[in-house]
Amino acid sequence: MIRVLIVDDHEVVRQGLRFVLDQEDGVEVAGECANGEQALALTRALRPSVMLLDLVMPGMDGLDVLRRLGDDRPAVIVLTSFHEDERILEAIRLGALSYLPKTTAVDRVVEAVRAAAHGGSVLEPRIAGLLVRRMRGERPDPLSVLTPREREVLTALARGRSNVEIARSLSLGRETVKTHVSSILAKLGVTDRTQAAIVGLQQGLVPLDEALLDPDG
Amino acid sequence: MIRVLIVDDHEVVRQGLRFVLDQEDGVEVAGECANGEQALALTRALRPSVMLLDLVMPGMDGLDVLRRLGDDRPAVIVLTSFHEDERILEAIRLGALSYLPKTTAVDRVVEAVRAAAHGGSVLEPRIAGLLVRRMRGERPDPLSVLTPREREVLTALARGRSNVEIARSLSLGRETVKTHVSSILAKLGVTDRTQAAIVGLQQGLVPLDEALLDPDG
DNA sequence: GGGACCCTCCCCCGGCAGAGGGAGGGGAAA
DNA sequence: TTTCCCCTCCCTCTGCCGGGGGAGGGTCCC
Repeated sequence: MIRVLIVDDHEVVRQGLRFVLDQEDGVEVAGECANGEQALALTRALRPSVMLLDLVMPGMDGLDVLRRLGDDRPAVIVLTSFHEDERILEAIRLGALSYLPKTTAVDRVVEAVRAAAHGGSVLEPRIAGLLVRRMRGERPDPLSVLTPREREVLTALARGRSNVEIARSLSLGRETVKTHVSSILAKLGVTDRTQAAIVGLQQGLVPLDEALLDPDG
Repeated sequence: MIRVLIVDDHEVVRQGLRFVLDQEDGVEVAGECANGEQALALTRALRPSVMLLDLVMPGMDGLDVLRRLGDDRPAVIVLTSFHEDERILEAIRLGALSYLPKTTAVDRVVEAVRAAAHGGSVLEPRIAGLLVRRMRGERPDPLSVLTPREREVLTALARGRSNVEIARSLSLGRETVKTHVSSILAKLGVTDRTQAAIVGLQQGLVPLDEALLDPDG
């Protein structure tokens, strides 16, 4: 009997998972909870064999839970709507067996639970590809091709600054900033500064909320 | 009998909602689907009285669905994990009765469905507060000063498109787009298109993940 | 020392961006 | 009807943006 612990702050999702898993033979939902602290406590108390873990939760999030699980841990399946590559890789690095977006078909979830019970992994093609590329040493992070200086310039760019403003704030010549911007555009494969700014924001170089604020503020 | 259509690209969520609603007296799930196109088709075919609508979906998203629903529309409850204020307000502006984060307790969802059948609203305190403050004019919605056309242009802007591309996609003259962009800059109090794009992204006009994706979004 | 890469700055040049002004048509409200 | 706003398009003009070169100085490594 595979005993599953569901950790998700969305009650709807918990209900859905419980509903689906309860219909499966050889699988039972041992418990569920809505935050990281409870997840650790319930793991100790219930000793589930599999944990379905949401990454995005208030307070202690999924990555924190993965960090604090002891050696005698359940097989962890990360199930979240969060798509940032770095978080996916971090979760896998921290011992997650499977990583499934919440858009996954329920059959795949069941499949992942059964696989996890035997130490197996179920990965979405995109994430599998990510791992393969990473294994090959390729960089999924588009920003990793940038030099430190270029990253600085892109940061300013993502804040909505003009070349002259960037030049002033970095104590550079206007021409120098132009050079950096040009190579940033080439490296990121975009056509103008606005698109580059969007990439910078997507990669979290600047929190979206702070994008237009003053650098000091 | 309240007939509900569930629109969500997450199968787990659909199952959860169906499970919960099927247990309620006087409520039945008329159908479910995973994208905006199907939502419109099923609305015509099934004539549900209530629609539970996810905002974030591939292809036509929830806001598009709201825009394209005819006058004879079901009561729409927006149920999503997306918290951007502007998208919330835009959804309400477009006729959504209730707006519930997916973290909502299932009882509240049921409550919202029953309320919606009578034209009532169930709002989270935070969102209610947002509406009240907005009503008081405390934090004027930066996008509310824009005309519909300008908002369309800003959306394209936030996707990183150039004036020519915007002109082509909206079937306009390049000059017209320039006019719109100029008034957008003036109204938003920013100096260039990149800053305008950032405002658009901050206000949730375009989900950050989709900002650089294909032309016909 | 030579190579590779980074950072810095320079030139020319085409082109889009953005400011400013003008103008016609249409719809809604006074 | 008049007025006002929105949408559409046109023109000029300034200037920044971005492409394509080139070039000197710095470090690090072979």
